[in-house]
Amino acid sequence: MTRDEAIAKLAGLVGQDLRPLADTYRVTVWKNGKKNKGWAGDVVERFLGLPANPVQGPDFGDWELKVVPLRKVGGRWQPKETMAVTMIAADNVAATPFEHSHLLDKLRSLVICGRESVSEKDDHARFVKAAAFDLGDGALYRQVQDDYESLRALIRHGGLASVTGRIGLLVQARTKGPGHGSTTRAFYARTSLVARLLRLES
DNA sequence: CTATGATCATCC
DNA sequence: GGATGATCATAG
Repeated sequence: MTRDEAIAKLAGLVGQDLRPLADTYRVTVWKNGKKNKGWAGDVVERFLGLPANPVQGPDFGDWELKVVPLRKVGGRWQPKETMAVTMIAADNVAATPFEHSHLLDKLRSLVICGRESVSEKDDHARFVKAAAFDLGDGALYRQVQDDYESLRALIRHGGLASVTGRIGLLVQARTKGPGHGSTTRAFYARTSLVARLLRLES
């Protein structure tokens, strides 16, 4: 499926509640009182016909699908959270300039979707919008590159453990994983970047 | 166990 | 109230 085809298909999802779709696609939302935090993303993937897979790389060959929670603030939508982009493998990042990084792979061409977030319970979650995004080669590209190279320099000198979530204007590195003392980290897009990806301004 | 999908919970 | 660090379900 091409990116345009996906966007066209997702347009038919706008305004619909994702929650009942979770049941039709048999996506777990709650289990033993715990939430499956990625349920909305899983539902949209199934909707597009993508089976679940944990491969590090673009989901559809040359573009990446993301779903982010949105909140309505003063009549306009805003990202509720930062967005996880991809895992950091310290050795790989240390040896890889931005031009060849997984981070650029994921950001250069993506389909980003917004869904409403009413409460932690997620009784319902309307699909708000889908947008295509290309990083291009302008100021935004350079700022993301700056952030990446800052993190990369830090990893090279102090190791992955020296990285904290404070680094980076648009992209940061934070812990991610199964939890319970995990030390793995991932790149996250800060909310300001998410807003630009989704074109929430204007 | 670690990757995917992400959001939760706590601290400042 | 936002940022930082921790965590959940599932698949391979």
